[in-house]
Amino acid sequence: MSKLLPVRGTHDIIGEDFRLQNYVIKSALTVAETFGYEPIETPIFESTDVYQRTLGETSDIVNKEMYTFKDKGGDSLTLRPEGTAGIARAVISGGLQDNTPLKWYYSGPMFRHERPQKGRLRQFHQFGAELIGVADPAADVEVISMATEFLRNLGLLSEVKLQLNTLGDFQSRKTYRESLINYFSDFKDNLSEESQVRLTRNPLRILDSKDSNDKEIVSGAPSFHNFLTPEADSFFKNMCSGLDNLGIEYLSNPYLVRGLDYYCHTTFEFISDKLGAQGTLLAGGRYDGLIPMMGGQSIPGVGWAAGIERICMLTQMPTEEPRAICVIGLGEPGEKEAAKIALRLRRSKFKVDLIYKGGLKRGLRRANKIGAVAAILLGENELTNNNVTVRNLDNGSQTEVSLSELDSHLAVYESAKLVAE
RNA sequence: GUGGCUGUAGCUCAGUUGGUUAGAGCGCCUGAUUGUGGUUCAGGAGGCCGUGGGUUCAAAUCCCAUCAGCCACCCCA
Repeated sequence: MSKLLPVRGTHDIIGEDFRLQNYVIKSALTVAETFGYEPIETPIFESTDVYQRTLGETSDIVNKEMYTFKDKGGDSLTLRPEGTAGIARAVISGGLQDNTPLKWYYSGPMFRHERPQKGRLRQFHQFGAELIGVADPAADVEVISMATEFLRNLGLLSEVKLQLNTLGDFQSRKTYRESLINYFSDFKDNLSEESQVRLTRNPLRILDSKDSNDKEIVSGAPSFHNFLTPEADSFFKNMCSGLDNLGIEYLSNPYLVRGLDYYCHTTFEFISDKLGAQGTLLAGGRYDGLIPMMGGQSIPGVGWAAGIERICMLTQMPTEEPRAICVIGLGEPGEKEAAKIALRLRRSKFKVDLIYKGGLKRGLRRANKIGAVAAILLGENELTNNNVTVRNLDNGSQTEVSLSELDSHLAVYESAKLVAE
């Protein structure tokens, strides 16, 4: 029982788990590159107000989930809880507002002080894409198309459903909000405790309540559809027909509400039912108000973020790791020679595990344990003859070959080579 | 922040209505093999029973607190 544990909600990612995570991230950025997007990395912490002002005073992220601290200069800083706000800040900081459209992708850790559960950590990883400066629904379509290709390449498209909604423009949302408050106020005493709080804070939230009684009340609530301005309505219709044009399947869910204040018009989530309560793998939407809210010019944007850990839970690695060749030297002269041979094989892209000390038995045991294909043995006998012994660990056969013939002899172990990138 | 379940060896877990030296499997180490792994056999190490308090002649077992893990609510990727 070790007393030294990782901080709550964080964990170490080791070996195969880490490879899988790298694989998922790599396939995401490959897709993003094929869409012509550029990589960007913003700092892991920002001034607190970057998040405070933009994510919404009523959002849980701002209210209770931010890792905020004062640095030695007394400035209030916050570990980033999401990626979009930092990127909007970068647009303004870099004076990039005249360079639109900006097409960016990013990946890295995010931090939220939440109670951990399945699919939810305090430090987790996201990959995201943003398309900034295009007001046309074609931008929404492109970004959703990229997300679809990403999930398709991982073999997850059949595992998820794309849900879609519109939050309309500012005007639509304002009138709808008022009518919701009106409607729900009549049922106030029947609503769940949580929804009563939502009624004053964020009435749209009541729409996706999980409470069964709430759901019944919600079913009679006014539909957002009737409150959309003609502009917002046609924006949504255009976007849907853009998705149809690309053969992207989706489900319209009028109760899909995003948590962050900066969203407008399109919102979407790719949801799996195999991950317990936290089934959203990837989610995003349009945030036309964000950059002006931060004091920049009025530039629209649309994007999404994917939860790497959640996606990893559903993803299989398509290829197996190459099996190593173990190089075992006996005695000091043998070890020196072994180090040289290991380097030589590594330069030929073999995956090589060099064994230190401990004799032949221990060396072979280690070779077996790591699942090596072969072992190369170097003792006194081999050294005096300028040879090495190559032992096949699957069938136990071994032959002594001269150093000059080693490469051709190892040709049968091609599978131990790492594939060039 | 709220609730439910769970904390016993490195790992997965047994442990009877409270009763003497707390067990198994896997893993680890040593030997059978002084230069041959994976199989087999023989032996060995490893536990403040999450932590602190309480009840009792006696606590891994009952009670309280606390910490941690998991799952759910909330919320979100």
